[in-house]
Amino acid sequence: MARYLITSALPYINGVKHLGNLAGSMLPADVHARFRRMQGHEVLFICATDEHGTPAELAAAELGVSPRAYCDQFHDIQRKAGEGFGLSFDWFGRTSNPPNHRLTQHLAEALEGNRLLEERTTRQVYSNADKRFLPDRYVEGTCPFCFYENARGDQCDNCGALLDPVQLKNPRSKISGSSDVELRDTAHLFLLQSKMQEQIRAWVDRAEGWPSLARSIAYKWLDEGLIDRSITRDLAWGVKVTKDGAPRQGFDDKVFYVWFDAPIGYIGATVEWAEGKGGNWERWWRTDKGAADVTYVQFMGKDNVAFHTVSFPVTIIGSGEPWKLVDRLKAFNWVTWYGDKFSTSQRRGVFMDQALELLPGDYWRWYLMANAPESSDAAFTWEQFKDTINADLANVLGNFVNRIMKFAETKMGGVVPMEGEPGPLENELYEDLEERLARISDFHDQMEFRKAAAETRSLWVRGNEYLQLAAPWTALKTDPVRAAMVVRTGLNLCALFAATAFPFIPESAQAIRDGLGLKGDPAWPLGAKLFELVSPGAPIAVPPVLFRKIEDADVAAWSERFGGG
RNA sequence: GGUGGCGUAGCUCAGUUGGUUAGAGCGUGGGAUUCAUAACCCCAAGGUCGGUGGUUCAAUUCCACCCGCCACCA
Repeated sequence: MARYLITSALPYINGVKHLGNLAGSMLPADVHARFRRMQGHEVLFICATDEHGTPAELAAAELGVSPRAYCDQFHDIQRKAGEGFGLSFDWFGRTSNPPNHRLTQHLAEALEGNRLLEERTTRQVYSNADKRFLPDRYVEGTCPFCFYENARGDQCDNCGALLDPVQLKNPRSKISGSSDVELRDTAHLFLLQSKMQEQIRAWVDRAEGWPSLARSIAYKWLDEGLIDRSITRDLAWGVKVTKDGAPRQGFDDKVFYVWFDAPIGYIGATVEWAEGKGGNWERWWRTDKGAADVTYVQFMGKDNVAFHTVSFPVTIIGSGEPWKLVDRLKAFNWVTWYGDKFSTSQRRGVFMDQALELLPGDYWRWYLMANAPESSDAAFTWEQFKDTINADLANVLGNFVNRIMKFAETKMGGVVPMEGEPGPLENELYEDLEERLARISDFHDQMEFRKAAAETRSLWVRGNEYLQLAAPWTALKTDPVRAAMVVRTGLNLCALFAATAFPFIPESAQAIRDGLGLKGDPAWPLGAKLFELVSPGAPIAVPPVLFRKIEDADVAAWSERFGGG
């Protein structure tokens, strides 16, 4: 038995997440966590909302509520959406909660103690009307290169030039629209990443269990040279800047940059878990306090790889303290909407809460994992969604369970038949199943989700094939003992299918197990027990149809409502 | 603009450390069956592996350039 610490990239608080966010980190992390638990390993699965930063502050202001109230509301919405999809977090925390504040301040002070933090004065755009410094993206003005009038402070959308806000002509605040702005000196804390260059490179050199993509991204940043960057911002909403445990002089109106405190939220949420459930968080995060044998697995979108392989490691390695570092890492591309990006404003795409209004979480879970954006962006289309659900879930899995269980109910007295011994057909099936299970296990172990799903489906197909060859409906007329054997085998297959389905579609798997009278959570099936999953003589109850088919009319209605098509 | 990724059957994707007939699922066509959600099972058709050039006895697989799409650029 091993120990796995699993984290999903933290969803930002700003609104409900869409299916791409779900598919790119939270869902695969959940599938993996469930698989590891089934294997009997000790798993701690942690996630949280990432709540600080300018977008949250501005979104709250637009609604006329405090950032705290805004975050309270959306944390709750996101937590409920996650529950609706069966995400089995051991804790779903918040970066705005006290543990993360304490840890962020602690790590910053540790970095300062190691001479890795430095105060520097920079010139930034200050808005007199808004009485605040403006982040790059909230300064607009005329591009100095192409004279486009609505260039943003970080980049000109017209000519693509990368800009510094001080370069803009006629700068104005995007918040108030006021052009009463000026340049002011302001102090910020810089993290001296350049000093950590060699240590980080040595760590990356030693890292195993990363995909080549993650490695090359990390090396690219290292080859270009890590540069010192500001880790504070002129905002009110965030983690206050301290020195020696007291407010830091001159930083009253500043907080840590969201990208500094967000990944620390992985640890902060684990502390929340420990406080809430009485666990020991240091046993998972401090290698001097029991975490040395933990395998830490991170899930994230591709855009986050650099932060997880370089930026965050700078923070925790630079602290000089024995924190647990990532061991294995899985990155995803995006799910796209008919090949384009998801877009709220254009009413394009499906968001987590809306998806659950249409169909139960399992339908989405299966589709998103069977078509996971692993090697490149993956397009979501209603047509493909319909085909995948109907073929894989309704026809192959759902119908198998239904056909054999109904047969057992009507022809075998509603119990697991006791008679008969395995014949050549069963022996062949048995060998085949063992091989397939090993392959599925291997794909889960490698976190190859598409392949794991495809192989799982193929296992279900094998069950239908067996039933077709064994034909209990024929055997019933000529050899009832043989028919009993086949039905018992079929019911064992149901239990096996429920187990293999469990990481992907836990609710449906549970429904199958309930029908078979199986208690508790399923364990990952092992060869010797394949045909002993259900007890001869045990009563069974046919579950309601597991998956309804998606009709053309559904596709038409959903396309109308959500766009696409 | 720079860097990286991708471009393989109608659709979604595997694969090829260069080597006889390039694979899967869906969709399509045919067959078989009737236990089941008109489901399942079997068979078949279908691809000059983005384009051009190069290296090689041999390239879809290596190299160069080009085209298209995507991501990142602190």
